[in-house]
Amino acid sequence: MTDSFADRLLNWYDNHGRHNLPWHHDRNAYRVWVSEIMLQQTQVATVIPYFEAFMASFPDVQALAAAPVDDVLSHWSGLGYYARARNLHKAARQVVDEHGGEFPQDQETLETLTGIGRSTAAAIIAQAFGKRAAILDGNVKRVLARYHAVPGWPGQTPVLKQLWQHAEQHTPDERVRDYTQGIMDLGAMVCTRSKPACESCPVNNDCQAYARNETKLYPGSKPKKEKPEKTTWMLILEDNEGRILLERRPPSGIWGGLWSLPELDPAYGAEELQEACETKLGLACSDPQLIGGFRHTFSHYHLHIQPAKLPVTGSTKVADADSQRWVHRDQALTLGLPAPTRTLLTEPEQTTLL
DNA sequence: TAAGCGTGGAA
DNA sequence: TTTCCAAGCTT
Repeated sequence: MTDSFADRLLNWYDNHGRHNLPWHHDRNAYRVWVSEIMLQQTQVATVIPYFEAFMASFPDVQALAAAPVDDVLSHWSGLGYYARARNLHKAARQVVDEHGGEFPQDQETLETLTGIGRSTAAAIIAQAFGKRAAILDGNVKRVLARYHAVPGWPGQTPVLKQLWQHAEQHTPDERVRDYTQGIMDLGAMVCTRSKPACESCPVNNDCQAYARNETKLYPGSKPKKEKPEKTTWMLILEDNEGRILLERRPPSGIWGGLWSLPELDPAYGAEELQEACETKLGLACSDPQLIGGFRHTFSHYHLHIQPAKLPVTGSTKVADADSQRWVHRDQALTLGLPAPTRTLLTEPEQTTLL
């Protein structure tokens, strides 16, 4: 017996789905893979320009594997979750070195590639190879949680397990590529987070949440937690040639592996900043000029960023190295920079940020 | 098992 | 202005 859910979904997809996204053209495993990684926790509209630029620079897995990781990170600048870029680069080398430049076509081997988990592996199998595999992204979770009235927050393991079971159950043997795209499109275009268009849904007839008029209850919401407040100094250290010091951040943690303005512990206080630059960075600076500040919110905490501009008076004891560079502003912007650093380097400084 | 990891759109 | 959360994965 065929699953009518899949049949109705496919029919809807043919008439209303998205058929012209950039990664739908010249479809191959590499392009599908890159798009899937970029789309993790990131909306389609945000990804499109990044995908186009990335493909222009790294047209195939060999080009990506051969590129310096800094080039990959600079293409990721502003996209967020930068571990995705480092993992992408590492996985490209895995494909070239361990798989002869060809993507594995089975779920288990795909998941050995860094950054590819269960859902991404399934998406590649379905979209690139047209073979049966069940995906479970945010869209599918929402559709299935409503359709089956699955209670609870999908972040909880038992809830997630149930959703995977439903996902497996509905995935058809034929037209998996279209089904996979279709159920994501349904979640993105009809079964939306707020105000779903249930009247135009192809499966509203037996949607449990719709029947109970309780779409709002599904999927269950994440338990909210208080976000801690943190504070940091971000230093604009400018030498007499108008160059700015950038530091490479540690490979793990926030903005891992990216270049950013140097940070100092807020415990130093504004009046101690000058001395801290001397002791911590070996730089002779004049009085710090505080240029406002702003709050940057992350998933798990709020960060108060206090920018301070300090003209460097003496010679720069910091040597050019892999971890520290003096660069002009426009040069800096070609490096991989996190959003706040980009903001501080592109906003006119008379602009009050706070 | 749960926390950590970014950014921007939407409400 | 604040909160939620989007084509999740790693540790």
